[in-house]
Amino acid sequence: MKTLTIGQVAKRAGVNVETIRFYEREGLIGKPERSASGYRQYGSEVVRRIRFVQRAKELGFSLREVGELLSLRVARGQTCANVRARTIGKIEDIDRKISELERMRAALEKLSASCVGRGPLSECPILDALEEQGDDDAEG
Amino acid sequence: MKTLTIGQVAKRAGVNVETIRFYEREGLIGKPERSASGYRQYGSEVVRRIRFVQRAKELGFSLREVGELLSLRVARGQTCANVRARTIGKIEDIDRKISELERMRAALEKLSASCVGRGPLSECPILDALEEQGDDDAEG
DNA sequence: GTTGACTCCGTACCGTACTCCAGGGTCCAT
DNA sequence: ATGGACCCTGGAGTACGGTACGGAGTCAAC
Repeated sequence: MKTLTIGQVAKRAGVNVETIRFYEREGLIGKPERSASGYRQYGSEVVRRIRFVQRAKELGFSLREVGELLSLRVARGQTCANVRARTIGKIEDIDRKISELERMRAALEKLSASCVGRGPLSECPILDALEEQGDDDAEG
Repeated sequence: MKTLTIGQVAKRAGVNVETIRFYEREGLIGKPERSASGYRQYGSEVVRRIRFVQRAKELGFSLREVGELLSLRVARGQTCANVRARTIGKIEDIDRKISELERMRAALEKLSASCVGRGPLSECPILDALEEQGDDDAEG
């Protein structure tokens, strides 16, 4: 099967060549086979993997967390139950993120609706909607 | 009305005092009134504002973007239409994030369901679900 | 067989977002 | 009036996630 050079992978994944080497050092992608002359030889899955890393990053996961997500996969000496438990934990993290984004979205929606597109500002009253995320403070 | 010291704000918002000063320098929170001796005097709104910054960060917004979100508020010399347009842009950003999180969630859900909690791994087949996020590559 | 685009490695540097420190002043309870 | 917990400023240091660079080897085409 045909392999890709690091430059081809970089182009397809939309990242810098250096980023790929960096991810390799960080263990986010595996060490690829090497050609006789030492060139890295990638299969095309790595492109998806790198894109996944990029997307997850934009969703507020650190590279460490991305690594954890990616490790919810084959791993010798890991029980399925274990993987399942960790997976469920991650689902909960994701649900939290989703619901915060939905609150933010609702606040912006309200802002945009109330402020129907004309007149100078300061009459747009929903400005604090963004901060109205309904948590109360812990008294010190 | 009663004001808060920087330390009290930090405690309530769950951040470091230095972080508050940093956010002030970066323009994410306004410069507060000062006491005769130069102490910062905060109203309690700033606590929510700081918490908002923290939440938004965890959702993958940079401080710059958080600043943009927070500036979808009163601003002299800004039309409502302008604010509205920017708000709609932000809503689209949020929608993208939500749908990516939902895809991720679905993949994990599938993983956790297929792998019903027993046996060693490698029989869990959904491992690549995480990477199956259905985009195709741009040929170079 | 030379050119130019690519690859290798290691190390140094960068921007972001804090975090800590020194050296000093303030507040207030005792 | 003194101690300890707070506050001030300015600047240095840290962790993370890359990015750039130098010096060398490789590959394909001409």
